[in-house]
Amino acid sequence: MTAQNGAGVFDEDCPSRLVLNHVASRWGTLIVSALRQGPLRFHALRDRIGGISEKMLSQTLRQLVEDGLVERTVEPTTPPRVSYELTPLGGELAGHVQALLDWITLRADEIVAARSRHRPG
Amino acid sequence: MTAQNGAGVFDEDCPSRLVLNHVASRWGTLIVSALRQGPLRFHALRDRIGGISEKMLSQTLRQLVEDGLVERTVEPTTPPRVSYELTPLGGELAGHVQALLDWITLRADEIVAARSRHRPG
DNA sequence: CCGCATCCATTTTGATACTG
DNA sequence: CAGTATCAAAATGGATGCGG
Repeated sequence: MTAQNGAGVFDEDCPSRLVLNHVASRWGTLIVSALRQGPLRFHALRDRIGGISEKMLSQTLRQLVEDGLVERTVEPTTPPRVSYELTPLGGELAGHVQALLDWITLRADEIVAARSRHRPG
Repeated sequence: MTAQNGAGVFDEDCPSRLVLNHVASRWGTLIVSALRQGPLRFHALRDRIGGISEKMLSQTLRQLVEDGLVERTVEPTTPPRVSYELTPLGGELAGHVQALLDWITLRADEIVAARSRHRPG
């Protein structure tokens, strides 16, 4: 059964809603997807995700870490190397996120064509 | 192949990024999911999606309509009935979105437990 | 009443500089 | 390098107004 009742994410106060807001946020999906192939360091992530600010990267990562979807690792070198990696739970999530992103990538042209039909010009 | 190069959604200027920002927005996933079972009128949608404002519902719906993912139908009665429905393209998308939402609903408790481990208290 | 558009207060996001 | 502090810009929500 596919969560079609009033509960779950449709309920403003349900905890799942919090998770949704972290994951299906402007940057959440991109970060999760970027980490699919393995750990990445802070600046590597920033460079991979076009347009993200350091502030939002930092903030979104912190949320994902709190949610147990991403793990933060610090190697005590100088300068310290901090890398981020999906947890097993995050890995599950990443599969679904990637499917969504792949579909969007696949259909982007078609959708853009639809846009030009709905917008004047 | 699963879109792992620098192109697509990771490129700030790629059209797919626009679509992602509409779909993976705070309300986009919920609207798409809510419409999965059939057409809904404006207020029905608002009531279904806890916490959404009429303004954001209206705005997000307009984006999804522009993207060709949702169709807007006006019955010329008094008062007019305006209903929203997924297009075939939107239906494809909804499948992926629903998978994501279902996973989040399923794992919400586990994730909340993880949060309490990462946050003081 | 229904489906929005508009105005304004609050929240979120972004650019840039700065620190350990 | 890996962030945080700060301030400006943009997104958001609530209230309200309005034509049908």
